[in-house]
Amino acid sequence: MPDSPILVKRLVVPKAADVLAEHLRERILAGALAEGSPLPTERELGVHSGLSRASVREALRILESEGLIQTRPGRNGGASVRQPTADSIARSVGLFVRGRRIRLKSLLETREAIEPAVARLAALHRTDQDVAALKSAQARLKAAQADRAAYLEANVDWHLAVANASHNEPLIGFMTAISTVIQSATENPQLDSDEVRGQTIAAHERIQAAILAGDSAGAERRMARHVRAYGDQMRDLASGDSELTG
Amino acid sequence: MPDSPILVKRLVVPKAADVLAEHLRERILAGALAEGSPLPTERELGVHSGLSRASVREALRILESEGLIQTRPGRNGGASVRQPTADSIARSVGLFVRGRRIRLKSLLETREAIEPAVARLAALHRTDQDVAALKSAQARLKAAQADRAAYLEANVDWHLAVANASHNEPLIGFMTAISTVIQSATENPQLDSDEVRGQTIAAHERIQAAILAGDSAGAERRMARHVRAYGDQMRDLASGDSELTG
DNA sequence: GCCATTTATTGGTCTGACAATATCGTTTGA
DNA sequence: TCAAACGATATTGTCAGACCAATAAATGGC
Repeated sequence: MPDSPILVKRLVVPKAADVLAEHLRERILAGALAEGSPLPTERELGVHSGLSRASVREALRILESEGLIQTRPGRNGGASVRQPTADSIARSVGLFVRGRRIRLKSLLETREAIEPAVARLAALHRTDQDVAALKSAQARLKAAQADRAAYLEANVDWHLAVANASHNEPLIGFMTAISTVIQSATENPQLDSDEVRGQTIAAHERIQAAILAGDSAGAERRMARHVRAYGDQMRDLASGDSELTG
Repeated sequence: MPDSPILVKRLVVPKAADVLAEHLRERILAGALAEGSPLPTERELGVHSGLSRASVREALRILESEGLIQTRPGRNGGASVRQPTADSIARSVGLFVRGRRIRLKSLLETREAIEPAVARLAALHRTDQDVAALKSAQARLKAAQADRAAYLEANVDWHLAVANASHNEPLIGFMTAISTVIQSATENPQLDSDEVRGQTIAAHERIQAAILAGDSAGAERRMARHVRAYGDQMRDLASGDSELTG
């Protein structure tokens, strides 16, 4: 048989687990499987797909790490469908930030780029529920001035309440991601003196008032000022160079 | 033995694969394993960890789907370390968008919220290389007006070139994510008539000039106008309701 | 020295088994 | 009658071992 110079291009051989994962992923994302509905058992999947249980399990691990399924052991256990949440984005951004050694400086810049627009949308789209969540977080912030951990948590909650009030799901995901990471970076106790806390609470009040009033321009401007001021203080103290430790 | 009312809380039993994945993940993210460096073979990992090869493989599948390793078959194959990229974020955002049925309307809103700030940072931080990439994409955009696929690709490339010029990695990740998704949603041929294409090219020219000149305020303003105008056109045509099909 | 062939190493897959866990059904006792 | 205890059962979790497939390294002939 005379051999032609090139018969086929470099061909990829997909792994069995990847093929099955891809198949199930499409079915889940297409909505063919409703949230919470159970997948067949591992053995059934194996029989139907013609793969071994080991390969089926590898496929399920992939989908699980993508946040598309959840598995429970025991009778009536098995994999059930989950739709991805903002937390899935936050997790992947978290890996990105740690793996690439993103500087705190960059994250503050990211927040300064995004959050004013988020506040603007929050002023336009907030509901009564959103307002209640904002007020609750702000109240906890005020109450927790003594307790460092509770303070930081309430602070993140307030910022996420603003994000939620925007009713823009991708933005909620992005803000969840960077707020969580920035907060975990704020381990330096210098970074929240009583003075800073007072300023933060006052700034929140002003922003919140604008959101309540539906004043989108005001909310955007005040949020821009708030996150810029906060960033400036961190940049002064952390000398801009600090890296987020693993 | 007298039984106290509660001895232990509901305790979670971590899976072997999760524990191993967690361990390796920490080592990778902490930088103990440099990019490209090989992990031990599956069999070695099994011996050292005391787990079976099946469990080791499940752990590796998890890390692989997180973008932290890559595996190759054959002699001298095996898993090697990868640091996550913007694409990892894009993938997880893609799942989020499809799974949660995010409307095109929301994605346009997200872009309108983020990209002006990205353009502002690009004007502040662009390098000569960034400028060259911008010009190249814009040239391809002009040249490809006849070829629909090439046009859309060049368009995304230009927007990503702007994002890259910001030199803010999280923003690059976010923009990669939403640009890709929005482009794939732009299947409706109505959405890029010759007129729209002309307007797009002209807008890019203006934005690019501002970025070149280091005019951050101008770049931000012009980008805001561009993405808003583009969004308005899509909203008109798509009647705001369209969902990104799986 | 170069090229074809063989060999070794490594991931990819399968099979079958047993352990751990959670639910269901039944029995038993008050 | 009801509820608590207990055993049966379904399902994931884990393991051990084998063989296949792909790839790179070692070998040998010219």
